[in-house]
Parts: sequence; C-alpha cells; structure tokens
Amino acid sequence: MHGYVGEHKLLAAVDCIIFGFDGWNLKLLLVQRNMDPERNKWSLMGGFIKPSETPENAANRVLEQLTGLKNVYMEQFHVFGKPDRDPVERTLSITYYALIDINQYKEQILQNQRAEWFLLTEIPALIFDHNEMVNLAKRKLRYKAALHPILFQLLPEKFTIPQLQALYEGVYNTNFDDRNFSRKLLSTGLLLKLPEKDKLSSKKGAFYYRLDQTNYTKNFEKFLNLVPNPDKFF
Amino acid sequence: MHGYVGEHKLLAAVDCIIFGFDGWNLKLLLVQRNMDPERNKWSLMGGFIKPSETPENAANRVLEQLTGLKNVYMEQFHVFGKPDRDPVERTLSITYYALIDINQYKEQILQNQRAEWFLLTEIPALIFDHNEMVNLAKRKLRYKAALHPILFQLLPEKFTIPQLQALYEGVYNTNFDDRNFSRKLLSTGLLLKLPEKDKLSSKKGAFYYRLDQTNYTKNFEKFLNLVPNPDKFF
DNA sequence: ACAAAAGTGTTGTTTTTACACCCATGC
DNA sequence: GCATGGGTGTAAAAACAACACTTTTGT
Repeated sequence: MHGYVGEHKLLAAVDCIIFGFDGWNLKLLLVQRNMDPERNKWSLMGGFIKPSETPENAANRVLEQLTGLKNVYMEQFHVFGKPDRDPVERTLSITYYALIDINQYKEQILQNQRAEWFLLTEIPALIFDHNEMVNLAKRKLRYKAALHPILFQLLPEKFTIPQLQALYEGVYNTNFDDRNFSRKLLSTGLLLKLPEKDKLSSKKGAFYYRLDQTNYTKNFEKFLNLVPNPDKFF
Repeated sequence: MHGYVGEHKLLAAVDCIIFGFDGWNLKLLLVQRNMDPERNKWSLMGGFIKPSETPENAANRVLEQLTGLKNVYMEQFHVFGKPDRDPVERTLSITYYALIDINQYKEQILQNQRAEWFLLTEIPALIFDHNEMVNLAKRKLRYKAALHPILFQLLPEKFTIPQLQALYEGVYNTNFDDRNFSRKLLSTGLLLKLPEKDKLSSKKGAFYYRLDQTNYTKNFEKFLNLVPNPDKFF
C-alpha cells in the first residue's frame, strides 16, 4: 500500500478568530505576521496542521501559543479553500472562533508575538482572505449567540447583569431595553445570584452572578431567544 | 519563493451526505466504494479536491458525477481530521450535506456507480468515520430545518401541505398536529397556492403550492420556528 | 436632597398550542 | 351516506415588547 497515488496534496492550516471582551468593548486579537510574504502585516493567528494533530488540536495549540490559554471555548466554522488564497502555496484554512475574557489573561498575551486587541469596529486590512474570515466569524457569533448562551465565555466567572448587557450590546452593536434584558436572562435559569455586589460602576451596585454549570451544560443546546428581533442582524 | 518548506502536506477530500425524499420517506444516498481498501463496502460519495478546485467545486463535481445534478442545495458543515481516519494515508474530509428530490432524478442516479437509497433508519455500517458524518449531518439538518425553510429543496416544484408535513415528520421522526402545521407553514408567506389539487392521496384532494421565490430568498435567513418544541430533538 | 444606575411591575399584543369541528369527495 | 383525509375556527396559555416606577447609595 503506497497511498492514493497521483492525488493532489496540499497544506492545511487553522486560523483563529479570537474574540475578547474587556468589560466595555468587544475586541479581536490580531498578530503581526512573522514570515514572508506580507511580513509585519496584521493577520489572524494561525498555523499549519502537524502530522499528529487533528484540526482541533492545531487550533488549540495555536491559541495556547499566543495566549497561554487552554480549555478555551472554540468552534470550527468554515473552510476557506480558494486555490490561490495563499499566494505562496495552496493552503486550506480551517477557521475557528474563540471566546476569551481579556482581563483574565492580560499578561500571557503579547509575549511571543506582536499581538494587539482591536475594536471590532476598527479592524485593519488583513492578509489574504482574513478580513472575509473575520466577517463570517462575526455573523456566526451573532447567529449562535442569539440562540445559545455562548457569550458567558467572554466574561469573568463573576459578572453583573449590566456587564452582560454591555457585552450583548457590543456583539449586536445596538442597545437593548435594560429591564427586559435582565428579566429575560434571569428567566433562563442559568444564573446564580451571589451575595456580593459590584459597587464600582454604580452607586446602587449590581449583584454579581455566576453560571449554574449544571443548567448551563444541560440547556446549552436549547433554543433560547436571547436577543429581541434577531432577524435584523443578518 | 519555494513555498512553506518543511510543512506537512496532506490530501483533502470532500464527502457528501446526500439526503433525498421520495414523497414518503427521507433517505440517504450511498455508494459502494470502488477502490481499495474497503472495496465494495458502503460509503458516502466523495472525492479528492483537485488543484484547480475549491472545496465547493469538488463537492459539486462529486455530486454531479453521481446524480447528474447541478445547482443542488448544499452546505458545508464540518471538517473531519483525525490523523488516522483514513488508514491508507492522511486525508482531511470536508463534509457537505445536499438535499434533492428523489423522484426528479430517478434515472441519472445509479448509472456510474453502484448507488442506492437507504432509509435513514436503516443506514448500514459505513467505511472509516462515515457513520459519524451521517449522524452529524442529521443533527445539522434538523437544526437548520427548525429555523430556515431548507426542506423545500427536497420536494418537487409543486407540492401539497400534507406532503410537506410528511417530510418534516420524516426529518424529525415524529408526528405534528396537521392543523397547526399547515397554518404555521402558510403563515410564513413562502407558499403560493396553485389552482390544482392532488387527488391521488385523498378523496378531498389537497391543493398544490409552490415556493414564492422572492419571499423565499428574502426570508431565508430569518428565524422561522417551523418546528414545535425543537429542543427535544437535540 | 439629588443624580445615577439597578431592577421590579404592569399591561397590551402577539405567538403558540391544543383540540373541535366542518368540508369535499370517492366509493 | 359514510369513511377518509384536508382544512378552518376557537380559546386558553405563554412569550414578548413597551414603558412607569421604585430602590439604593455616593456625593
């Protein structure tokens, strides 16, 4: 047995669209490419799949290289495969989006590579088809977040409802009614109220909540309708 | 410029999960593999990506080879990439599911290859990880069909509401209330009533409908809630 | 006392569900 | 005229959206 002779072999890479939230704004982590061509241009964090790796393994490795993080929420979302998308050599890109809490990892990031957080509204021109990847990732994130409680992955373990709302408003670039928002989120049964309050952002203070992990995993696949009039965002 | 030297190159294939509906049952199109290893075992229809092709091109080519069909509804859904998933040689598989009306193409199919339609409930053991692919495709189909009107792709141009209902019931392997089902589907505004009736399946006869293409493309991305209690299917 | 933000109440509207009933027709 | 599906009616329940109001506390 000598393999499938005569078939076309190619490189396969993973590229990670890394979303982060710092408490106020939704951001994207980009790196300056450290190889030719397009050296020093902004790019998504990516890397080639190695012989022993699954695509998921590769994506996790790439993410850990950049951020020091393991066990990050990550989802495969699309393969980009135009034959000439990488001018150097044919390369498939399997894309993942990842969600992390910026504050929790300020230090690890930005060590190995020249990396920087960009406001979603201020993404620079990226190499190859990476801007297209970012746009599709934004769509997929909005789609999924309208139905499933994934955005909690962007928050610290303890968070307040107003913080959560700011996050949702960042993702959808709009404003939601405070009163309906908090009741809707509380009614999911996913939140456990903590005795402490966050007194920094208001005089009254807002109670902290944390995820009810049991209900979270149990209800994760349910259709939740977390966003009013979600249609208008697509 | 000599490419990215030292990186791992591999084969990339597409595999198509082809769903079909014959008016009564939801089925899956499988072929008997015509190469070693696992020659003559049942398998999904697939093929390697060629140098000039995008993955989408390859999937369309593979589908046309088997069915003679172009312009079939097809959606990329997952990359399977365990290093040893194909024992011959490392091969990534990019999977697509496709939706076709069985009756419209009875002749073209089954020419080139030994192919056969299988009831979804009677899928045989398939090569490699193809059973896993089928299961994920079923999930994705159910998920998408609960929110978007994709199942029309499985019906002929003219169809009745009871036919449509039989299709939905096949996909979800359950029964829906006839009266609520028809009103829900009619209320989408996607259907145009035709003057003719189908008199074969009942004495009263059921009116034929066809898709309102304009509304169909316009509302395709909207969240439609076509299935009652969709959560229980995941 | 006042301002600012949290968060609960209220109400009308729309959507969903469950189930009853009538309709058209071939036999 | 009756059995067989097809299709419409209705009413209770649930979900949603819009908006008013109270609560807390730092200044």
